[in-house]
Amino acid sequence: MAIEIYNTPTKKKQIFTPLNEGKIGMYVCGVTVYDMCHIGHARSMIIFDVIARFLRKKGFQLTYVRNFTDIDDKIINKANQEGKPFNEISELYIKEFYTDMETLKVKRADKEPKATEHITQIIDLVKTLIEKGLAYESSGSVYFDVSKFKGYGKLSSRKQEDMIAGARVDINEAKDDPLDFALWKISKPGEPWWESPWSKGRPGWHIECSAMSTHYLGPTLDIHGGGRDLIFPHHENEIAQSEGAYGKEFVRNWVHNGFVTIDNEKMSKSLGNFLTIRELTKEHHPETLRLFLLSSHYRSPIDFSKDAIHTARGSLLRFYETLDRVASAPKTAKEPRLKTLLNEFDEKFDAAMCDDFNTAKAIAHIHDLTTGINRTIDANPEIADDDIQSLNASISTISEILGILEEAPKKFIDAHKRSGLVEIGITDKEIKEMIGKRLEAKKAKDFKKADEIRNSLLAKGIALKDTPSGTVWEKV
RNA sequence: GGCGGCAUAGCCAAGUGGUAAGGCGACGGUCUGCAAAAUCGUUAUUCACCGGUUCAAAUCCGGUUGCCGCCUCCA
Repeated sequence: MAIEIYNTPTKKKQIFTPLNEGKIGMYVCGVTVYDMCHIGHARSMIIFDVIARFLRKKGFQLTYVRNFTDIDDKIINKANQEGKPFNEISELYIKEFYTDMETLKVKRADKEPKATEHITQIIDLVKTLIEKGLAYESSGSVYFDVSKFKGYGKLSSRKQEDMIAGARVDINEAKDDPLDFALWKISKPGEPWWESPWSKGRPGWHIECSAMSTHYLGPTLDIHGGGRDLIFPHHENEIAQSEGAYGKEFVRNWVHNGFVTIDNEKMSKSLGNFLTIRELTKEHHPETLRLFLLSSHYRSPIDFSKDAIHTARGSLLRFYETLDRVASAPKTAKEPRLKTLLNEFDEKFDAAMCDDFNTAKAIAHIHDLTTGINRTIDANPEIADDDIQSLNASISTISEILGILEEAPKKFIDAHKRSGLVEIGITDKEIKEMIGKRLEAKKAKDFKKADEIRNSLLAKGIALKDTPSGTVWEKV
């Protein structure tokens, strides 16, 4: 099935065809490493992780490049505040980034270039832009002359006149025009610097992405991604730089993800609702976070709340419980009973992913599959070996693409049960004893006592379930 | 002030021309000592509002209202 992807400048879904058949070059704007990553970063990283996984699964030879901005005003500020060299800050947060990504099961990109390691390419690109008359040097800094690039604004659907009318751009005397942006910044005393033809200085923010993407993927990228907020000015400026320098279409398909809000408010440090990945992964299973973030379409905004995460956890548990039912079903059926269901699922799941990476729809199909399996087992618990194999194949596709359902069902269910027992102030052993006492009461037909025991546990957040194979408990 | 996006049930959320996916919640049935889980059924004659195009509109066009984002660092 053909893959359709929404393209930001055309505002339409279009059939995706890479420049070179079978090969895809994808560049995603990574993070500026000056602080811990938050749930918004998690969303972006997970979405592009899923896109990369899916494209590979579809058989494309993908080269995925995701950069680190490791030199920047914010990094310098932080370094000054803490009295440390800037690279100590950037290195620390790169390390923390990797820790978080590993927890979230976000795979590494093929190339993860850092701006500071590509100063040569950056300087070459700036030189080219000056030679072409698209950039000018002023007081040791170099600026891109926006008026010389006719396509400026095509990504973000803005006209240059409108932007000037906006007049909320800062006034910098070195610039010819407020819309012009820095390619190279002369360094102030005490700031880090690199030698260049213009000054001891450092690259502007936008230039690194143009320089590094071309270095690793060539002048035309099949896919370029990042958060919505990067559309303007960052990506608009990248287009100006790259198309200005190389005269070729820079990006065939722009992909931008929506924001995460918290209880319907934008995340910000001043509001104090800044949720770091580190805090979240302490409390929630990574698959719960992934499922939550993937349960809305990537372009839509998504609101983080206790309720929403609770729902995601419930869904995940439902999936695992069904898988566990299948695993513990007698393998005595002669004929496969899940085949049609699974074939249908495989097709629909693929179709959903091909449709602009519609993970929300894909997850709905997992729910349908779960219902179908439960229904089949309810009617008759026997399962054929063939069914197990087909199901495993479908589940491993889900795992490979979405990065969920990778755990052994029993293990996941048990871990879920045990999580939070400490806070409740009860041990596994104590619960088992209570269950034993209740069983005795039940045998003696003392249902009043049995119910008392069950209710007292429920009050603590432990629910009991009587199953054919005995009583089990779980955390509410 | 400029530009852009969004508005689907109690809540979350798919659906971009062919007659409203999925989840949570709620209610009723099966199962159970009773529950829980699972399952079955019910839960939007209707997609913010007003016009228009069309045989046909949640989907396209125009307008109104509301919310959000970007224009300064930002996933």
